[in-house]
Amino acid sequence: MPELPEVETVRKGLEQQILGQTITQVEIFRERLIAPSTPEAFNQSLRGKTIVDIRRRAKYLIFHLTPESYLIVHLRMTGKFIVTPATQTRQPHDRLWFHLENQQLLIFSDIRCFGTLQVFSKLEQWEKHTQLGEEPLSQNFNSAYLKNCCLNSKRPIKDLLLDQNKIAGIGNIYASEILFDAQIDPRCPANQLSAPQCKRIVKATQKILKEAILKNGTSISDFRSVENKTGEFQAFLKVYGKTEQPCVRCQTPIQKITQQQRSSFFCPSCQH
DNA sequence: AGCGGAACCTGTCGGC
DNA sequence: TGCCGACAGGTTCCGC
Repeated sequence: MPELPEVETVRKGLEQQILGQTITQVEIFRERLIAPSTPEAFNQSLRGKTIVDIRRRAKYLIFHLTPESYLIVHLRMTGKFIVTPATQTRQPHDRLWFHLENQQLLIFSDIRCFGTLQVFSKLEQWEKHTQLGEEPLSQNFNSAYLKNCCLNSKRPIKDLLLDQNKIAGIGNIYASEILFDAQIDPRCPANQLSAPQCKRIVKATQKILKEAILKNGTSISDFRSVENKTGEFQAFLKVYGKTEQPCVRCQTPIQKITQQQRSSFFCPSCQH
């Protein structure tokens, strides 16, 4: 489900609703999501802690707590956060309930149970064992950096854009949209890209992700913000899911192919 | 290095 | 109507 713009949308929603709140108790209905921790240890590490900051790194949410610790959450495909009054009855996909001091409930709901939640006492502990590439909206992600990533790689550029160790935060929808905007064939081997092409990809990445954040993300099926609203960026998608629809640039039907076991959409005529 | 395949889960949709 | 396979915004591991 969520790529960088969706996670950022969730982050902003959480920031508005639960910043400054203290966790009084955690109920865990699906232990796998907190593995390798246990319900006892997880609860112990969060009870009595106050949420002082909520950040995003790539597709991860980082809850900064005091006394010092960090709750790191990845929503994977279908994870979502919901804030409700504590009187809420349990819903089928609720996997964790964080009881808050102000009688509200922070619910982690996840249909497919791929999401992960972990607590670290030091942020460096997490950073050390998670090798993440550059943030695509940071200054470090520029054409020189991308060109360097591409230099010795024959992988299709679409794969490389999805490689979180190189560029952290782009997912399957935005990879297709970015390459369409940059007019690059998703199958193009990375090491065949010219400097101007790399530059176009960087520009397109910044443009598409920023625009998607402004529109609160994309809701193809079930993405919802913390406020339970859908994103609006799906109205602006130009190729993702548009098989056989005419290209907005040249009218050629959009084509769907499979790369790395995932769907890619592109215009076979104006992406080279 | 890079590919294909499978696994982790659950739900939905289209075809027969 | 009902069953069955394909597919879904992500990541990781395994074998070749």
